[in-house]
Amino acid sequence: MTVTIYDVAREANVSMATVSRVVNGNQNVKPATRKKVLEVIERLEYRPNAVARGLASKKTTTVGVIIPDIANNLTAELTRGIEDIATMYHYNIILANSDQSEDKELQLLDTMLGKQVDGVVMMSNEVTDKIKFALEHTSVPIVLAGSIEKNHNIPSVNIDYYEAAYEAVNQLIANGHKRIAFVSGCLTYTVNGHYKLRAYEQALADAGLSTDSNLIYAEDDQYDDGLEAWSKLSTIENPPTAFFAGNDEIAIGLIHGAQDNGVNVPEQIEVISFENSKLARMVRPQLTSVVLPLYDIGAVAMRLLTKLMNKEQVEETNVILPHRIEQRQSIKTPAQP
Amino acid sequence: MTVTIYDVAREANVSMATVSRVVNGNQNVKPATRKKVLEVIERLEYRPNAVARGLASKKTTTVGVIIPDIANNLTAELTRGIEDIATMYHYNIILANSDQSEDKELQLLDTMLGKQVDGVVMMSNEVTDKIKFALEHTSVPIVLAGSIEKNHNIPSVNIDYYEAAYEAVNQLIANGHKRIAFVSGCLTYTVNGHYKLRAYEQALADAGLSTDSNLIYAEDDQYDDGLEAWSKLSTIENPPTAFFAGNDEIAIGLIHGAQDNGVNVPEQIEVISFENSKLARMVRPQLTSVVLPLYDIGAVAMRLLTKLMNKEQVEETNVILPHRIEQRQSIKTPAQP
DNA sequence: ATGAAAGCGCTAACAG
DNA sequence: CTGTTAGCGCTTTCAT
Repeated sequence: MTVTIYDVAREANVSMATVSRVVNGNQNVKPATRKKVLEVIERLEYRPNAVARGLASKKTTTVGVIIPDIANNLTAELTRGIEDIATMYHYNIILANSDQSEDKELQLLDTMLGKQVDGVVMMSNEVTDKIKFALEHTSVPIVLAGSIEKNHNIPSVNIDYYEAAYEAVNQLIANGHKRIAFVSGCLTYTVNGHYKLRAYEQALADAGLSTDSNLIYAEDDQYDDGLEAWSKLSTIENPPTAFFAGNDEIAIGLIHGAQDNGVNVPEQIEVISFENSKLARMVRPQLTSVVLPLYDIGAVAMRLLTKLMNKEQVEETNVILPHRIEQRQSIKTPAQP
Repeated sequence: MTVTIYDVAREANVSMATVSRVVNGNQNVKPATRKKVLEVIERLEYRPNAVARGLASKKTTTVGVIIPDIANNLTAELTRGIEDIATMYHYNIILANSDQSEDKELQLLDTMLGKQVDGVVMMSNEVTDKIKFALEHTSVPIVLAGSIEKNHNIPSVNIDYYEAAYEAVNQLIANGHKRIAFVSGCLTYTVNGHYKLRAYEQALADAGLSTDSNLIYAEDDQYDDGLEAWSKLSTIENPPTAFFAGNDEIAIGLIHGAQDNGVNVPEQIEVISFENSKLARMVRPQLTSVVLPLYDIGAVAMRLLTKLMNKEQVEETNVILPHRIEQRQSIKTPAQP
């Protein structure tokens, strides 16, 4: 009942090899033959079976995408970047959420490899040794998007989180703050939380400021955590006057926490964020934020993957995209020199 | 080099059929044999080739998911619901963005069917006749999630958009408003925009209010459009005192538009939204909004699809989930009776 | 330029 | 409970 390559071969009086050739755009077919075959294909509404093709050719033109949570702003943007480029190169993506669980990541990787994906792009906030080992022993290329494996043994696309965070904190320092809080999600579950924390500490140190563990809040990365962080941190002795937020939701939570208590931003406290999603403009004051180019990271990661799958030579497999800080109103305009 | 079922059969001194049986959990295998096979599988690190299995069994345990745009809040939530249930039933999903283009939808459907998906769930704000025709002539089941095909010939999961919108507008009317604006994305590109508009018009009519086309703004569905709608609508003669927003972003744009001009919400104008995403709580005042249970819609749609793929009997293929309105602060507390 | 034939790795009767 | 045997629908040499 389903029409196969054999059916069109018979109808067109050619061999299946020839049909295969025209379907795959092989040039070694006489135009007249091609035309005839094409007509039969049209008439019979023949649609090649990609599974059979995959078995025979050992290529599926599908790649696996493992991300923590598609319902999260960050990953949704990233995924869009991945998918757009995948489409451009005629790949489809199998998407799966890991919820940042090592077990799930491992298991997803396994089922995707079982499905013979031609490659995978993965986002993981914590590339454990186990994961790393698994990634290094696959038969198909893998690229990490927005995720770092310390030894740089796995292809990846990122920005310089450390440097970006350092600059962000510095801007707060430049505005005269001495008590700067760091609010982020749980470090191991947050996009490169460790880098941000290290940069934060170093920036303070370089400015001769001491790190106060009371100013570090790392629970979860939702809006409510920003709200919560505000209420915790604003009531301590010698409270912070500025906040470095790990992402936009937290930053907005912080701002609302302040405003709900009659504290003005940026007049009384200042907040800088690290994400610059569409949310950044959807608050008053709008967020000054490090821009994390998620879409681009996804797109570049996928592009890199196509090269790897294609066995092309790539000069640098650990790509660092440029970053910048979008200046808006949640911190005061930097003093002019 | 890649180890196949044949390799483990040889190593375990059994036939490939037996290996296949233990891999697939068939009970007709003597425990001792099973154990032996399992050991070899472990030792050889055998991983079944899902493509070969798919070709032989004509089942791929993957379903296609066609949505307008994964980077959009609404669809990301929906997709998470789909994916969770898919995982629960051991399906993987191939995800693709249509950007609400009929051509892309058609083409995606085609490539997914080519990849032999066992079913597809699709979200499309405008199920055109062409799409409808295509959906009705596939060999595998399809279910629409958060999308309606007028004749109800295609399985679907939704809420009663019309009724929900009617209630929302009515709440505005009950608060004494005579000039109520409707702000939504372009109707054909917005989730069930038509239903909202019709309900809006009917609610007004039922309250003896006339529809004023100047109060209807339907351009796009982003934050900026809310801002834009505010500046347009607030300057007309006899401006609206209340707004029915098609989604949360628009609602927030409207509120910010008002606040940026010194107009208080809900004291001076009231806004009701239709989505209730996490954004709804991330504004001041927080949004009163119809709750659109995207996650549930996705989950129920996928569950329905599993039944259909499984050829189970389902009593109702056009599922309507209950809806409600989450009362927050963007409109005044309804007068008590 | 075209065809014949051998798989790709697995499932699914059918025997036994 | 286990093995044999056909395919599933297509790509890919290798001939011609």
